[in-house]
Amino acid sequence: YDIKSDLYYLFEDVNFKNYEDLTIAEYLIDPSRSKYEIDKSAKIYLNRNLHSLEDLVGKGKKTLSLSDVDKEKLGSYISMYLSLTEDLREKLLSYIDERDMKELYYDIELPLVKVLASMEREGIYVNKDYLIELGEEFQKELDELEKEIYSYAGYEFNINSTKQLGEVLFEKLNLPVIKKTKTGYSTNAEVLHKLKGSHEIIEAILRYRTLKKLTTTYIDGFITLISEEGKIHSLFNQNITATGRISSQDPNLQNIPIKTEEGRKIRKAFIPPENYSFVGGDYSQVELRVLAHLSGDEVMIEAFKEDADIHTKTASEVFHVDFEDVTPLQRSNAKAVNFGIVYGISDYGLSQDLDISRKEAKEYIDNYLDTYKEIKTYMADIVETGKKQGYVETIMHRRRYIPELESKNRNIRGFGERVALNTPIQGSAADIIKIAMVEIYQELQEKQLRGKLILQVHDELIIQVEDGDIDEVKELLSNVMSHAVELDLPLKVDINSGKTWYDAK
DNA sequence: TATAACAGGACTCG
DNA sequence: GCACGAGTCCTGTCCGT
Repeated sequence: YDIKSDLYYLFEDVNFKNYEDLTIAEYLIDPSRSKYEIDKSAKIYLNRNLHSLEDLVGKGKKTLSLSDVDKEKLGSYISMYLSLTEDLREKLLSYIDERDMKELYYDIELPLVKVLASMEREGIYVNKDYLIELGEEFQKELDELEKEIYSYAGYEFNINSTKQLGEVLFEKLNLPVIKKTKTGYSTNAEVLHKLKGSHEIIEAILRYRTLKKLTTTYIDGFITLISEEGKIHSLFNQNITATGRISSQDPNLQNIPIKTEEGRKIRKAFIPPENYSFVGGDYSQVELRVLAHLSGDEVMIEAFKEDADIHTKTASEVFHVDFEDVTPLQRSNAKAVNFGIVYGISDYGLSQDLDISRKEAKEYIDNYLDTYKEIKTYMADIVETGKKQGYVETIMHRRRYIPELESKNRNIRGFGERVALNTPIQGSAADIIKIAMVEIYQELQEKQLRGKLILQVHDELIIQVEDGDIDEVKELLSNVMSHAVELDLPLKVDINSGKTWYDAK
């Protein structure tokens, strides 16, 4: 149970070859559970009751140390625990076999435990002085914005409170209410952008929010997590997401800013040790490629084989114009539809994203599905499959149950339908990069290269490598990632390197 | 009355 | 009424000590 936390401390001293982790097995059997604890699992899979450890040691202030627990009681607890674990193992492995998940479990997920433990243990160096300096820059502007906002409002209030901000905007300043939340006025970025022209306070608030987020989450938040060695050791969770992706926490290194130049500067704080560099590889359009493969859509497969810009290509097909004549607006609309398709598109969702009418959105979608006819068929088929089986699968037989498909509530059912479409796409992409991670880890060891995998960001891997081995690692990473699996179309990988995470773009 | 736990809303990423 | 998948920060409220 949760062997990664043990490997984390031990694997330098012990050569772990055979290990098992039932939390992983349980995750594969049902990835939608919120946590995997042995007493719960005993009930679910064996219909047996194991008293939780809490019953033995109590909780809160009165928690006993194990050495103070009655020896007789402790002994019987441990023996029950062990026999139950063995029975549970047998049961879970039979499910894994029945569901054709042996390869996924033994060749991907279990080896990956060690890879993630190694990433967590290695951590990543952070340039604290740089972060502090950047923080001071942001704070200076925040102080000015704060004063500016108070002067527009006419009084001081807590800008971070949506409740108070709502009162200022919609009661004091009488700005038009665009949208409401369950509890009051909506003041999110989408709403604020629509209010931009109506009062100077709006731009100040948008700017304040951006800088506040950068400061609290990515500067102050990180500084407190830096170890004595000057590193940050994030946790990589392997049994959280419903689709098979990994997640990262404390801190989350999978959502470091990149979309604005200002935020992107945070990435300059992440650095390798001396004489080392970062080598990064990222999959280009991996989810759309997976969709092309799963649906077998020849038009889309052909587009990827030509290696044309997929959004421009889509725009030219959907709007019936020559590739060269696609306008930036057409491309950006086509891009939104491509994204939407992967999420399990709805005319409402697309209309919100593009800020167009529902009717227009529907026309875009209809044109799209006329172009990519097999995608249309695939969308209908996968929902049907989900309904019939109760679950959908990825290319490596990762499974997600979708009880929402049976709901009498239209909204819930609609959600289930989008999940049925999105999960095989997002989940198969997760399968692919996990295979690449396991292979990279093994190859770096076998070839005795001075490189270590340190980050994964869903479609991107970052390796920390001694400068002398950069070229070899680039070559290796590119090959391993592009050939992790063989689809009906090529996987494209972009490789970069640099002396900070910012530069390894 | 002070504090902890949790939900909601806002923001970040792929 | 909402796009799919996550995590963190802040506020405001609820609840037990």
